[in-house]
Amino acid sequence: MGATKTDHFTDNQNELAVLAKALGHPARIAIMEYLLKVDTCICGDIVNELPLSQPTVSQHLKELKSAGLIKGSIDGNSICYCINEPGLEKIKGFFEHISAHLEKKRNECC
Amino acid sequence: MGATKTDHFTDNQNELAVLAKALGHPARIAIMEYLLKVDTCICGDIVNELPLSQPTVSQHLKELKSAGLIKGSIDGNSICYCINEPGLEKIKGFFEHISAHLEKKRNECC
DNA sequence: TATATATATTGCAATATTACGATATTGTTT
DNA sequence: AAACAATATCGTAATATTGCAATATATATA
Repeated sequence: MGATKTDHFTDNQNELAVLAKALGHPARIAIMEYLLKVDTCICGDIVNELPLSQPTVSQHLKELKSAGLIKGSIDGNSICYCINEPGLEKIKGFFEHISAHLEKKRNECC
Repeated sequence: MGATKTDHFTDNQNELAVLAKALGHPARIAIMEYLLKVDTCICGDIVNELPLSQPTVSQHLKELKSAGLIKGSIDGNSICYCINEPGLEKIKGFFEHISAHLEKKRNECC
């Protein structure tokens, strides 16, 4: 036990869970907000923006990347990170889907 | 180590992370989808919909509830669960915020 | 009141996550 | 080539999560 039983759920459910989980840490929310705040893709610099060590930040970036929420491309000595739109749109779509449904059946229960 | 350093992040970042983390498991995505699929709040029945034991489902429901994504009210012998709109709107807002920003600066980088 | 039904809590084992020091890697600059 | 800079990986300790059997709690019904 201790391992998530991904086999028992649909691919879509697992994908959404992976995306949500990737954002389930304040440092990773902070990274997304920072990538949004700066006007262009940001090269370097991310470590200095967070109250965590360089290896820890590197690990968080790796998780965001493997979840498909950001992308990074090598630029000489440093790496440029950007928000990856498809990943973001997918999870945003999930919430909009729920929200639209709730709209329709408002006041029908509770 | 091993504990998230919540102190170093803003309240907003921590709140968003809590919401996202609550959805970071396929069983909890499945619960949300099921609550949405049925036409009214659902009383009982959730355990039978999931490939997990009753204690495990109860625990997942508790996590969704404490994160503010669902609410439950006692109805005699069973409990009626519903999606909690404020929690949902908060995290949905985060994604819409990002999406709106990306729209503006499309093609400016990457 | 006794029994059944629905949900929650406890306790515990297996696994995952978080964090960071030390070190490796890769590209840049002198 | 040597020294420097930025980022990644390894190893490991502390903590959290997942899952379930066993048990508890609370309401319903016979």
